[in-house]
Amino acid sequence: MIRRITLKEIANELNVSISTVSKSLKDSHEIGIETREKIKAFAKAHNYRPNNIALSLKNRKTKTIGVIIPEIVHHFFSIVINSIEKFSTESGYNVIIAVSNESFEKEVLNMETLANGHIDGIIMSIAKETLKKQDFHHIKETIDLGIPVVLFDRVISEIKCDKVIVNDKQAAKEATQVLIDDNRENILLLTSEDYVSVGNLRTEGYLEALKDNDIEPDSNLIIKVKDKKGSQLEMSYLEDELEKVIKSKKVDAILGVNEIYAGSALKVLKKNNISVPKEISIISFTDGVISRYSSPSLSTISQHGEIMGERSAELLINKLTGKTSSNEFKTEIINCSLIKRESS
Amino acid sequence: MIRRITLKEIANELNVSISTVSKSLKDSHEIGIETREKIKAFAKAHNYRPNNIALSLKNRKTKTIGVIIPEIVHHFFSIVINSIEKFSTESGYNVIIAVSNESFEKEVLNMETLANGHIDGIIMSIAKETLKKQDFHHIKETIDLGIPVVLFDRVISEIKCDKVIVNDKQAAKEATQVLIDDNRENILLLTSEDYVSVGNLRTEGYLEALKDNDIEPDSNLIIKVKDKKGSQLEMSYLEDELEKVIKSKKVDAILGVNEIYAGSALKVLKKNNISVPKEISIISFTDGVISRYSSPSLSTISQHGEIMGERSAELLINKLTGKTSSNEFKTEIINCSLIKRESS
DNA sequence: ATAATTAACTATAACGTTATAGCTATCCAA
DNA sequence: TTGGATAGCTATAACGTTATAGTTAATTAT
Repeated sequence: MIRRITLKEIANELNVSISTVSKSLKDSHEIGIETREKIKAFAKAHNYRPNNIALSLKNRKTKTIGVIIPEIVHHFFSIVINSIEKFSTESGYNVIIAVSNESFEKEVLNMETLANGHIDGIIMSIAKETLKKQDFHHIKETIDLGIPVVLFDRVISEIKCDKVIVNDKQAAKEATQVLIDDNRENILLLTSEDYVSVGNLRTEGYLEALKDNDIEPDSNLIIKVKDKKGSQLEMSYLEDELEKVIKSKKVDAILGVNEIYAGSALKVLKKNNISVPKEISIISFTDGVISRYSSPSLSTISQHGEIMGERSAELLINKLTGKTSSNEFKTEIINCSLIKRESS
Repeated sequence: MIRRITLKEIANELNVSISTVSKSLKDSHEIGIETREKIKAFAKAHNYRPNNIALSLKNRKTKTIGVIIPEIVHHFFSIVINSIEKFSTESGYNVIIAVSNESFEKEVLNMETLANGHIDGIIMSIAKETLKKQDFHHIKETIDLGIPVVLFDRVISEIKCDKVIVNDKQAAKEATQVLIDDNRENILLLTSEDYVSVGNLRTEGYLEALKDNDIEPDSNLIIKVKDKKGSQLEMSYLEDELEKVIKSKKVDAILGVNEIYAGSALKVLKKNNISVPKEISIISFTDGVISRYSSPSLSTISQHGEIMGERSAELLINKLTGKTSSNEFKTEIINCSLIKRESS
């Protein structure tokens, strides 16, 4: 085991001062060319690497970005992280991951740890429980400490910071319109509970499209999936409710706010021998792996996770490097796009 | 914006020395109870938090674990990360993520960055390109620096460190036997190229099962999927090859080394109106979201990513905390289990 | 010849901690 | 009444850097 060599050790070995070594390695003209070269050669031979922690302490920046997400085993979030990681690395930043697991408490804890620690800024998407509680003190405190925060996807207007969102409402409206244009007027909506900001926006878009086409919304055709911890229960709730509805009501299309919901719906329809898209056509949000490999494959609304991640990282890094002022905030809106597959 | 208060500032405010403040906050009996309480109250009121970077510098440990994985948008790896994150957080460690994207160069770069920086140890799964090149100098150098490394899933015997693997060969053998017991003897294997350690082991298991049952292996029934960067090409290669084989040869079962391969196979079979599992039954590795939501759902071999992540984190943290000696290495083997669904 | 300039280095402080050793009253024992 | 113990505090060094402000000795200008 070879411990990493320090400036001090090099200085001692070569009988010069630490300053001389430091300056030589920075190729400072204050140091004579001969000494400089000798020191550089020695450092190279001993594979000298500056100690980044010492640098972090000195410079008061860590070149690390913290990311807090509700879940990691999730197509959309993993795409976003991947993209954040990619962009950040290119700009010389590391990425540290924290998972809130949709829990308020864990999110607060994560923020605390990150904010005391090794990060310069935070990119996050808010946990469902936090949205429900409407308690955002931890985020505000972090911002007050001068740590820039960028919110993506699940955001709240109450917090002043950079944000990256998707035109959820518009996309849901357009998708609904596509279904209506296909002469389907009994459109069932599979959505999440009201406090989830994006689910809510998508519901609004759905309702607006109906209204524009003078279709009376039917509350029986809106299933708000209760989320229990442990998705098994969540899905069986969805399946039971859906089965009830399709047995009692005419349904000729389904709009799902995510692909898990749509995938589960597909199972229910198959079990009941309803053909997709002939009898019921489906469009869902989240362009993930389920949509591509299910059969029929699902038409989905892509939220362009890569772009979201990239923009979030860009906004944050611009703040960190002082490219943008620390008290002006932008909200970037990414346009969704509908990817047509077999289910519609 | 409120900057975080430091010991020095508290000391100045209360007209005591920095040492007194430090000791008071640690509740040292060297300091009189009155002073101590006063200081603690002041610190609390000003929301004092120790600067972790200063601590890292002092203690020469960062309480952070680096994880290098080939991909993040990948069910298995995201499960493992999730589990590493969970276990590490519980033990007071942060997790920093780096993605090699299956590239050797990026993996080396990632290692360099992590090893110079803010981490105490590394958990990694080796990139395909690295396996192909057989160049592991970066891993060895990191270990030589006294940074403990734990390898999981894709490992190599050449490196001396803790490892966590799955009994790939045995699992593939057993799955093959299940198919044979179902009177299917023309089993097609969808595997990766030889240099991928796990693919190779699974192929071996498949061949061994055939041998045990006196079935002559047929090289036409083994498709080694060429991986191109950009999985689109990779999949179309698989689909073309598979289509050729099923048209020219009798095939009554398929064993896939991962669920993407199996999912793609399912598409090909559907396109050719071959019923699953009646005409061809399928078993695949990787118990992910495709397997559950495809139809028919896929029987899969679960590699228990959560357990892998947990064990990896545990092994690493034991090294970091000195619970296990730094020159004795363990290889933990996780048993796969076959999850039977509709495809077999 | 002497002051001013410059080249080539070094010392010091600082980033925020903590551990070790050191200091100064006060108190008790002999 | 003096020396040792103790309580309660402080000074210092160290972790590994870098920036600022010195310090020499040699060189140049006048």
